[in-house]
Amino acid sequence: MEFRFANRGDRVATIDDVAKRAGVSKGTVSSVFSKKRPISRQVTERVLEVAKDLGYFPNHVARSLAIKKTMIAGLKMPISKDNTMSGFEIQLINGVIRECSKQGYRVLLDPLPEHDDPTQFSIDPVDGVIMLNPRRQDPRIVRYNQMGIPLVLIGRPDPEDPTVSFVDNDNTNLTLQVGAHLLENGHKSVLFLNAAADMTVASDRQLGLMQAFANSGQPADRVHVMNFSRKINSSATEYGYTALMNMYGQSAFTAVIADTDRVALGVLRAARELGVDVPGELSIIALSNDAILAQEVTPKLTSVELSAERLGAEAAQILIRKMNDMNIVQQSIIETKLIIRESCRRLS
Amino acid sequence: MEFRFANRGDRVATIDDVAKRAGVSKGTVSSVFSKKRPISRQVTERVLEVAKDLGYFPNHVARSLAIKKTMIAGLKMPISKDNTMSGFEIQLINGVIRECSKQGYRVLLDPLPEHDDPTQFSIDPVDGVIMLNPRRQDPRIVRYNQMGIPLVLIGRPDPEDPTVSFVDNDNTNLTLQVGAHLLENGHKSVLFLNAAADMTVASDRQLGLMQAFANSGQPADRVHVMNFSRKINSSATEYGYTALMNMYGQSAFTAVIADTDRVALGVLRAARELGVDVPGELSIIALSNDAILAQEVTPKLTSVELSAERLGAEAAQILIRKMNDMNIVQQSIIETKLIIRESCRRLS
DNA sequence: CTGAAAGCGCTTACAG
DNA sequence: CTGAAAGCGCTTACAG
Repeated sequence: MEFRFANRGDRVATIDDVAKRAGVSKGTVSSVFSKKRPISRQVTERVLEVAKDLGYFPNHVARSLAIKKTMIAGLKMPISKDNTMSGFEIQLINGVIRECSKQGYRVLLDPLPEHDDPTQFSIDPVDGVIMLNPRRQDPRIVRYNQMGIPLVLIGRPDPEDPTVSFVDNDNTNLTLQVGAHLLENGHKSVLFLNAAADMTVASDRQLGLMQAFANSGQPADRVHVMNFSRKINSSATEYGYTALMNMYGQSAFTAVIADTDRVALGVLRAARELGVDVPGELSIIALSNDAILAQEVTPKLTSVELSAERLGAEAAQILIRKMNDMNIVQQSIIETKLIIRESCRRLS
Repeated sequence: MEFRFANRGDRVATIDDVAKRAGVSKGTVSSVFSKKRPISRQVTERVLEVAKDLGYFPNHVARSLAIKKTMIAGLKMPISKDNTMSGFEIQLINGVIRECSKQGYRVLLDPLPEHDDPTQFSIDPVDGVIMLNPRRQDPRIVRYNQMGIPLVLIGRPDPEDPTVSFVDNDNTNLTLQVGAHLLENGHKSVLFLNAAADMTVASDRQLGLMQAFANSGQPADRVHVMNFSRKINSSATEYGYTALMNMYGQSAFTAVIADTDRVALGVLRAARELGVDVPGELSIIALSNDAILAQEVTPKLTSVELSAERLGAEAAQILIRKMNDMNIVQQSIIETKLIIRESCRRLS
């Protein structure tokens, strides 16, 4: 009688209900679903039929507790209030999801802010986690270690630590090359619209660019660096727009390096309004996160491909390996590539 | 002795370890962390200290099993092989995440394909689910019902069902208005680059557009409809590009309705290559999913704002309500708005 | 304010 | 091929 209501939502059927109704043990029902041990044809059919009748589906949580595995990978990613996931983040997530689902893992997004109260420390039901934008001396790294949860960073740990796994671009080398390219093309002064100052990528990239100028004997003050600010700038495009509006004519740069394609879009708009021809009078190079976008604007953007998707996929692969063997440590650098299109031209 | 190794990853500390070491019961430790019943200051401190020593963190899975709640909302979203999450999907996810995390819920992405084998039906450890792009007669709807899991659709159920909750744009009305706008501006023939044919939005939108033409007494063959095809088209932009390349000159349309901004980008590029002036010779209206992008291209796109983020947020709100009271049913329509910019002009 | 014990819904040696 | 029972790590009436 009780069963009659099981699929009306009053009470969800459990393995016990199925076992009793089918006249077998719970272990047998379990085996029918998990296929971990062979069950006779007849019993299998009876169990499946009863299960269907009762609307029974195995409880994932109970199963996870028993086998001590959730088959879920956590993606720790702060969500900005201003709603904008960057193209970079999106591609990255895409890479993570693709790789995880290939291996049967689901992905849990946890954007919840970190809490200091230890009794509030958010523990996710995951077998491992991928963490974006680790902070300096990030306390979470040791915490995950204590919890026995495999961890892979996207972005390098600061300070360096040979025991933590991560994937990253070679950000210093990236801007070193961009800088070299600009210098080779006669640009001796550049405006760098960099990422937010508290990100490790921002300092790495600034370093590389300065290096390039130093290498070619240029004075350091030829590089004008600005940083995105969540407080001041309402969006990436607005950042690019405002920056060029304020700086053009103030400093004598002939090229702009934009942190993302969207920043570059803002720069382009400002240039249009100022009547500045790109790339005739001003060159632009974007540190790209959106390959399609870069090719569809006019002029097409010369940009650096960061391969966000590969970063995500690689992080997921390492994590999956690590979930099978906690002792694995792997640190990967994903190549970047400068793609010449139309927005950057030799200074004549 | 055993404890000495607890934070070395050999074995993770449990509530039992803490209870024994602190000389209290498990119930007490539980209460210290959950704060569900008052525990004396001294005991609380001792427990917390021992917990810290042992590197103890409550096990989320065990807790979920006991309280029969995971505080996780599932987002059922097929991931396309070609890696492209559309701007629409991204904003939608953003809305879902924002609203869920406000209420302390995490979000589980489940892009795993549906399996027919009942023993393989993927059950997620979630308290409720938001499902994108429900199919016709979607069997999952009754399945979630059987499992006693609250469900909210994004997109309308087909056939209509007053017992299922969903949020959607009014897609028919949307294209009705776009059509009316074009007709008012003298466009008597239009190329509609619609979404994939198997999506309910595609049929709804086609309906609305035909309606608009019918209302103004135009023959139906003035509307040329194409559908995106995952097999043929490699990307949204490529779809727009190829479509215009193939159709321009073949049929006598003076306006294009593009399914997304990215499709519109492709159309713009094709127009450029064909030497067709937009909006001088050809008007374009995008069913927008990326407000920023629409404003940054040249000419700025006249587009329909779909408010993907609001769709996501609204779905999440309904789901959260529903998780507290299974009996709640709510069906919401999110307004769309035609935003006039530069890419569509009156035919002279 | 605290403890002992049953219960959440599974899995898995062990035994046959 | 199948069953009985212990165990996964929590929570929560119930009793004091």
